[in-house]
Formats: sequence, structure tokens, C-alpha cells
Amino acid sequence: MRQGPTITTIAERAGVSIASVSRVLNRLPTSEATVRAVRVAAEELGYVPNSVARSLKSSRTNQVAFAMADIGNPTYVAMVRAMQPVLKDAGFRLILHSTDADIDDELDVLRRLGERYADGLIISPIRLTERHLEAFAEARAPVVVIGSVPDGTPVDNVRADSRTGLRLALDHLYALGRRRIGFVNGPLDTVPGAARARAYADALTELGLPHDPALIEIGDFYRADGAAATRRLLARTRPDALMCANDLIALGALDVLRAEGLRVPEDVAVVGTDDTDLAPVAWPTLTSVALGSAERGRRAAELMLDRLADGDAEPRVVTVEPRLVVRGSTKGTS
Amino acid sequence: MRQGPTITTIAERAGVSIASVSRVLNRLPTSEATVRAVRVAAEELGYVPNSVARSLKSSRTNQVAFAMADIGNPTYVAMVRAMQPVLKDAGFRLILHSTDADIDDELDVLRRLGERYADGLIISPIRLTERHLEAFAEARAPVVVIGSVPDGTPVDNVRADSRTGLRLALDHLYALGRRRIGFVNGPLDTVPGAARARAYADALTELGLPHDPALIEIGDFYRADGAAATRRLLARTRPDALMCANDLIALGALDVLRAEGLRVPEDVAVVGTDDTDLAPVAWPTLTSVALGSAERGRRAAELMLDRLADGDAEPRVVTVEPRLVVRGSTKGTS
DNA sequence: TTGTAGGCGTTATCAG
DNA sequence: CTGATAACGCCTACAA
Repeated sequence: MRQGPTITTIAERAGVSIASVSRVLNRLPTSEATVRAVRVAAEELGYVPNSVARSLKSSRTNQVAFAMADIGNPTYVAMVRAMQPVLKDAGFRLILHSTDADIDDELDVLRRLGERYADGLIISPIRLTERHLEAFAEARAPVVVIGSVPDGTPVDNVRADSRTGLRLALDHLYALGRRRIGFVNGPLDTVPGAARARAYADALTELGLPHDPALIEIGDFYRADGAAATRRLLARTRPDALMCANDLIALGALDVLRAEGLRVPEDVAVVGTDDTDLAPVAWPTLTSVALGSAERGRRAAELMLDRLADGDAEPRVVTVEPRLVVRGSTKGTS
Repeated sequence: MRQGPTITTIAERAGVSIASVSRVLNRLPTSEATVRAVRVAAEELGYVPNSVARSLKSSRTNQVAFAMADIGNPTYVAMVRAMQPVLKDAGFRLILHSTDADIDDELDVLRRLGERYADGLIISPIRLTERHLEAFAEARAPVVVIGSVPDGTPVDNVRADSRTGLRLALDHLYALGRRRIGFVNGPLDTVPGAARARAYADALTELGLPHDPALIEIGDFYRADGAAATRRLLARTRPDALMCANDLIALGALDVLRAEGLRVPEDVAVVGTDDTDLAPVAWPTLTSVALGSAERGRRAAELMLDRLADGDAEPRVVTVEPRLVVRGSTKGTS
């Protein structure tokens, strides 16, 4: 933990100027003798270049930041896990921000991008306000947003397609003969909550099913909230299927259905969303709409690398295809 | 995304020197008039301090790095989730390294600490080699290791107590009348694998149970490996309980037991280790030895903060208490 | 090929 | 209280 040597230290030891040291270290044309002297000195001293000083010159930090609501949420974990290798291979470190879905926190992260501690920011806001859009426009470094932003927003954008996703799920339930398909959603003022509410309504319409408000219940995106919401829903009506806005909600629904003595999937089929690691572990295993968390993370990282390579390209929008993963909670036992 | 203003820009605009600007920005005693002029100018220009330049001067980055084998592993996720708020409250950002348990990768991270991109490193190596110990000794910044290191190693250390943990589990199984307690472990050359093997053997001795090699099987730390190992074990003997070295292995064991038509816990009780998010979701819900992943993460972050505040203090060792969380896989249905 | 010197944006130490 | 000015460690013209 002693103080590290600098190019000056090496220069003295090798009996050359700091310019020569820098040249050797950067593989610029230099005489054999100098190269050897510098290499030896650097080796002996255990020299490690100071990336901060280098960043000050180059205005590059080789770090990319990712801001998410909660590092404990499996969806974000899947994203991080997918970004990591992409960024690493390109020589970037990943910095994490957990914002607890606090809007001021998120805006703060965007503002601090100006501090230049990172070359770019990938952000997945759970709510999207006017202030977010302003902050995107004023950001001092490239921003990639995971979650739909309005067209024309000057950022690269990776989108999930909940519309198609929910359609896949409802088609599946319909094909199984289910007609009273309930929906346990998260808050409507969130990006996913709003998107999924629209998607559910559209799917009902397309299937020619009636819109029954009694079949819709809203809670937060966690297991306990999902359980409470399901309880409220069951208290007033009897669905033969439950679509849930994420897997945690679905787990809560499974808890309540089991407690009520209802069989899954015989009495009530259940579908989750996000296809997290929890889905194949649950009992019964959980059918879930995979919105491609991992792929969204990967694509976001790729967009960021492209943007860092060419800052002036047109903003791009990438949409990731959803997929329905059928398991025991809708079909037989597993 | 335009070029940002610097203190020089502000100084010109406010008609003062850069020194005065710096003083105002750092709240050092300054005259009212100067303060106002600088504040106004900074505001108008949308000034944001450059943290890289500040770091160069102060040799502080306000970043702490965490190196783990796999960001997808729930144990590490729990650690990250617990470190995050501690570090954040102290004004530090968290940087992530996923090393895929590659030793060269880990050593590289340690070496690159010399680049000073982070003020300190928290690392949780899955294997611990001689080279690791050397690298710890030579590290250019504080290192906190999660996982036992030999006494005398010059780093702060957070340990789990697998010995007590396995003892709790085996006591529980013994109390339930189980006498043929199998053990599905991970590789013996890993830190947790070795510790848990010793702990299992010790617990058997203390309970006065015979050591039957047929009851021990080794695979890797993932679900499929746990399943395969369990299959091998069942092919040669019939345990009435299975202790598993982590929750993923335990899930694999549950898969196999179910496939073989064995009832859990009636025929075979199952205990996992780490008490991850997966344990309460599994079916039956999984009894698991909580080795305090979250608390280990939290304590590691705290040790790091202490160390950064006082670099010369004696290296500290913190041991986190294990806890047995009893669920359906050992006791009734749940 | 090599060395000198200036600058990246801040902080901090001096005189004034 | 304020303004020059010298670092921090590195890169890079420009000169020699």
C-alpha cells in the first residue's frame, strides 16, 4: 500500500526524460536502448499507470454507469449480468447506481454525468417525468434509456414490447379455454405499469373479450403487494386465469390462491411477466412472459459502445422481442 | 452534450480569479460579493465540477470496487444490495467486476487497483491461492476480503461461520430423527467447498454419527451439477436427509428427489446453504443455513469505510453469525 | 530519436 | 479577502 511510482520516477531511474518514458509506455517509435531501459525500470518499480491522470488528459474514463431502481430486482440483475461482458470486452468498467426509484436521485445521477466520472450512462427509470426528458436533452455524456421514451428524445432507446408479450400470454390462456382473465398490475404511473395496462386492454379487445373492471387490481411490484391485490380481486370476483405484471406479483398470487384452496392451473391459471430466475423455481413452476431483460441489457451496452465510438449518429431505437415461456402454472403440473 | 464550463470560464464571467471560484465552490471564507458573483456565474453556465481533475489533485476517486465471481449469483447480489446503501451514504460509488472465478482476472483487478480508479477493493475470491495472498500484500489501495484468509494477511476480513452453520443444520436434522445425513458439496479446492467439507465432518463427529464416504458427493455449485451429484449419491445409497452446500445445489437435489418419487421431507429432508431469495420460493420451501450474505456485504463496506478513514489501523476480522431458517423441506409442508 | 514545456481542471500555498 | 502560481500524473506538440 506504499505510494506508487510515476513516470517521473521511472525517468530518473532509467536516466531518460518523462517524454521518452511516455513514448515507450505508449509504444511510440523509440530506440531499442531507451525501450529496454524504461521497461526494466518500470518493471523493477512495479509501475502502474494512473488512470485518473490519463483520464484528465484524454477526457475518457473507460467507465460506463448503469442506474436502476433496485439492484435486488432480478430483472435488473439480469440486465447487469448481460451488460457486464459486453462492456468488459470493450475495456470498460461498470459502475452501479441504485436509485430506489427516487426521481431526484435519478436526475441527480444524470446531472452528475457532467462530473465526467463515467463516459456514458445507461438508465432504466421506473417512472418517466418531464424533468427526465429535459435532463436527457441536457446530459453532458451519452445516455441510453431502457424503457420506452417518446419519439424524438435525443437518446438511444431499448424497448420491451409488452403489447406483444401480453398478447402472447392472453392468446395462450384463451387457447386453454380461459375467458375470465384477471390482471394484477403495478402502479399506473410507472413506465411498465402503464404499458402493461394498455397492452392488457388491447389484448382483450383483440380477443373479443369483455372489459370487466372487476377483473383488474393494482398493487405495487412486490410479492406482498401482489398477494394483497390478488386477495382484493378474489374477494369480489372469480377469474379462471390471472395475468400478473411481474413475477414477484405472480408469486404473491400463487401464495393467495394456495391459501384459498384454489388449484393452479386447474381452477386458476397464472402467468407472470419478466421470466426471472424465480419462475422456474416456483411451485407450480410459473409460466411467464419473457420481455428479454438480459437481451435488453446487452443491447443497451452495445448501443452505448456504438455511441461512444460515434457520438453524432442518429439516436437509435431497439425493440426486443418478447417470448412466452410456458410452465406448470398454466399447463398441467411440472 | 456540449463542452462544459470550467472554473476558468466562471472566473472570467464573474470577473474574479480561479482561486476565488474554487474557494466559493468549496465554501471557504469569502466576501459576500464574490460569493454572489461566482454563484450567479456558475448557475448561468450550468457548471458541474470535474471529478477527474479533483481526483487527480486529491488522489481520491470516491469509488469503491467490488469483485465477485458472478453478478448473477444470488449470494453476491445480496452482498451488493447490502453494500450499496452503506457506500452511497458515505458518498462513494460502487464499481462492479465480474471475474467468472478466473484467478488471473482477479489478480488483474488487484494489480489495476494501482491505476487508482477506485479508493479501495472489496473482493470475494472463490479460490484463494498463494498468488492472491501476495497480491493482497502488494495492493496499492485498501482491500477487504469476504471469505476467510489466513491469520496475518494484511487485509480486513469478513468471514462466514460455516462450521456453526452446518452444525445448526445437522442438529436440526438429528433432532428430527435423521441419522443418514448425506452431503452434496461443491469443489473442495474452493474456499466455501473446503470450509463446508470440514464443517460437515466436524458436525458428524460431534453428533456421534459415523463417517460414511458413500454419503458424500461433490459437484459444482449450480443446479444442474447439484442434480447430477444427487443422482450419483442416490444410485449407491439411501440417505434420510441431504445437506447441500448452497441453495442452487439444493434445488437440483429437490428436482431429482421428486423425479425419483421420493417425498420431501418425509423420505428425505433437504437443507440448503446461503438462504437466497430462491429458498422461500422453492417447493417445498427450502430450509436453508443463512450465512448472512447481506450482512457480510454490509460489514465489508463498513470495514472499507473505516479503513479509508484510518489507513493505519490494525487489520480487522469480522465473523458473521449463521442462522438456520427452517422451512418445508425439513419440517411438514409449507 | 530525444528532451523541454505547456496544458488537462482542481486544489492549495503563498504573497499582496 | 484575493490573486498569482505551483502542483497532481500524464500526453504531445515543438525544438533540438
